[in-house]
Amino acid sequence: MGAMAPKVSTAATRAALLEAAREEFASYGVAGARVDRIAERAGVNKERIYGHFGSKEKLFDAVIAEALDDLTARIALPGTDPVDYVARLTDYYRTHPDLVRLLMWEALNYRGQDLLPGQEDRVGRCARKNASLAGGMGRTPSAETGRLLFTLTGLALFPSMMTQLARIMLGDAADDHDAMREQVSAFVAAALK
Amino acid sequence: MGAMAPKVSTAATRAALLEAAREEFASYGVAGARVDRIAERAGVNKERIYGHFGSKEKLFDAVIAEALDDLTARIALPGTDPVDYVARLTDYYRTHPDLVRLLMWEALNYRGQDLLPGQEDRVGRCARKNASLAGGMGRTPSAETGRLLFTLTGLALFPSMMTQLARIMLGDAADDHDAMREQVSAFVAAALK
DNA sequence: TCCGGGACCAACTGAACAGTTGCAATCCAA
DNA sequence: TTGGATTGCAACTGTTCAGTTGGTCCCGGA
Repeated sequence: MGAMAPKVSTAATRAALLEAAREEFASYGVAGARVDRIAERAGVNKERIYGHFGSKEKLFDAVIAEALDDLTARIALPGTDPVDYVARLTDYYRTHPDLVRLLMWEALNYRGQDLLPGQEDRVGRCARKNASLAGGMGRTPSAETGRLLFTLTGLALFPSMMTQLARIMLGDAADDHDAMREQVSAFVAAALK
Repeated sequence: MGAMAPKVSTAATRAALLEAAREEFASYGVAGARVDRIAERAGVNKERIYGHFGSKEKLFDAVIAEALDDLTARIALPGTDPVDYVARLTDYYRTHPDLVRLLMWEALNYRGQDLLPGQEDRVGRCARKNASLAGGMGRTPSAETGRLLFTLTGLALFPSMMTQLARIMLGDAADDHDAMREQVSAFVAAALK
């Protein structure tokens, strides 16, 4: 029983909603996002959001999941060169400000101490990164290498998270992304020497 | 003409509103915050918010300004020991999660390229920190020392911003704040050697 | 003692919003 | 071809929310 083959347009509608939702959530967050605006941007009726995703919050979760899949698909593991890893990650975040904002909204939204269900895949991904980083440095994965991975992630993410602070601290020099990336890379290289 | 001496309770009402608003905004952000809830928490009529601050957004600005004043009053300048500065800053942020969340909401809220009016004091504060850091290292303030200051700020802030990511990456080891602070300090020390 | 003005508040208002409903069009399996 | 199920939609609903209004109370000055 049941529909084996869904409508052709179903997938397209869903994808259009996800894309429109990504923009809307990145701009305004969960509380500030407007369901009507998402539907309008997607050129789709509002009710379809509830048909496909159930609620505004679940749509947000779907957007986050998709963005994270994209990130892991596009960024290689730390591997043998942590310095290069930070540089690549820095560039990726800088060129994907929507993703950065989504991560921030998410961090603010789910502030609980415990992990949400369905995040096991993220734990696994991070464990793999940790293993890759440790292996590249000729060490075994540990809390210490984990903290290093966390620190490197922070160094790459922070400039894209706090662009306003960068402008306040650096003035027009905040626009010199190359200089920032090089200086951060040099910082990491010196620290790991 | 004009009230020379405002009512005694006026200042108390205002302070109660600011404190209630700080909690509410830290929890829910500007869009998610509820004016009625702030008034209730403060034990004050909602209308007083508009009498004192004019609007929800302006109340948010007042909360931010107060929190930043508090931060600069309590944290000494980088001075001669950048490593110690990062450690102190890390502790301050970790023990003031509301401030960290406010900074994040603010960063997400004002995403414009240009500085908002009335942020000249922040620019001045950062310039002073930059001068202090550069002086402590026997150098003159420059874009390079500014970027270093920015990086150090990031290292201190990031663990308190992304506690959920820390939990995902580190598991229970995320609770070991001392280890994190020490490892970050060592990282900075090695980088600046 | 009376007056003017500011602090304060309960109740109100109009708009915005998340989510729903009832129905038409479409598709696929038999 | 037909029938059951699914996509899609316009209009609707009940609620929630930021901001307002009209009035009372209290204080300090004359």
